[in-house]
Amino acid sequence: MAKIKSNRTSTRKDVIISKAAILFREKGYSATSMRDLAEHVGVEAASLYNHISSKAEILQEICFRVATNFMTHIEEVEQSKKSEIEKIEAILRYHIKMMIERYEEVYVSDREWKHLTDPYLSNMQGQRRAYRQRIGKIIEDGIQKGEIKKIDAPTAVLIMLHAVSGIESWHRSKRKIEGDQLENSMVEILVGGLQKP
Amino acid sequence: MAKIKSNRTSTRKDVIISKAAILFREKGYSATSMRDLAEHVGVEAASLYNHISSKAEILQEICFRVATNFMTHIEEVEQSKKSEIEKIEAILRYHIKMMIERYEEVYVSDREWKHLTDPYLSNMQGQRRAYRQRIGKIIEDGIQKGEIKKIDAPTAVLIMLHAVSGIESWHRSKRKIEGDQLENSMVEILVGGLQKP
DNA sequence: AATAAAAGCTAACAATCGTTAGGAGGAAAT
DNA sequence: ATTTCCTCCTAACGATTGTTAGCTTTTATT
Repeated sequence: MAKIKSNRTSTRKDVIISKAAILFREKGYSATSMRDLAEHVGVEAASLYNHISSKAEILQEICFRVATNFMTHIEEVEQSKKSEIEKIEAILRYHIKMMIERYEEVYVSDREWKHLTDPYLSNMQGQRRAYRQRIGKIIEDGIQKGEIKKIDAPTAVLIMLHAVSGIESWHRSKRKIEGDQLENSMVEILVGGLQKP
Repeated sequence: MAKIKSNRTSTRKDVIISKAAILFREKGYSATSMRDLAEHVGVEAASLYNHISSKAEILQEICFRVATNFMTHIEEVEQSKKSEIEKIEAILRYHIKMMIERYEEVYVSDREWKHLTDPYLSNMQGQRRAYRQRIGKIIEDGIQKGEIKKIDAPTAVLIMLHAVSGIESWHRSKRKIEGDQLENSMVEILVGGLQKP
């Protein structure tokens, strides 16, 4: 018998979920089988069901944990006394940090949420839309205050959020560049643009 | 009996592939079944195999058609007499146009290529890496000529390419903004940045 | 009108899927 | 020492997966 390792800080369920996040990222939710997951956890497939109620529940946990994190953070930023461009930069930096430090979950949450089923699917769609609109609002405020160029705010949001998900390639290639450096480069390019002034 | 419609320009195989692209985008490659696809084509699942040899082949066709398109285009751009920043802009505009006009294929090619199997998987990984490096080279040339800011070129490539895939949300939301406008906004933001000079 | 080729059908295959039932072994609580 | 709970196991279920075989029907060619 091979029990799932459990320290004080992480329950057996947490172990399953974090292993699942790795597999979901590598192969996608649908292409990952419960027997696959079980093997990586070191247990038979049926044993997983002592800790989770379904495969769908695992995806739900991953997606909503991440979504809650971002929602909490954007609220803090909104209530801070930063300028609008600083708020955008703070949000950007948070996304990059999350993508670097909690790569698996964040990536899965971003790419696999479509496989949620309905009460959760609608909820997630709503949260994502709301999140984008809140960033859009900050950008529009920034434009009105003259801090930010007169650009199409929803397009800017879309670029910001998707640019960050490119960190995936960074994770794969493991170039010499450090995480902090990556963060600064990304912020510089997105905030400052490519062209020399 | 319901035969697959075929005009002069598109074979039955093409019809299957383009329907498959729609489904692969909506639900992902793994979550799309051959019976699913058959239903949307208007035929029984087994009948598909008179036109294609496997599910995998469909994904291969989609991915390599798109990859070839981008490869051909970047070669044209490289050999043109544009400045480096203009080359980057041309590549960017091509990506945006492709993402708008041939959404399904391009999106699937970008997100589902991981499900290719091995001679094709390695080939695609190689092509993607080569493509990124060629863009990176243009950026580095641009930096050396003083046209482009001193930024980390691979990071800039990563941002460019992933920003474009954000057009997905544009497709879904169908905002009032037109394709041309979207293209211009994206180029302006990526080339010029958010911040007011 | 006869024939060949193309494209459809039904039925079925082996494999794999998520999940459940029922029981065994070990740890914690009594 | 006995009971209770937790975790794991084996075995199996019904459903679905991609695909093949064999036959029929439609379309194209002669």
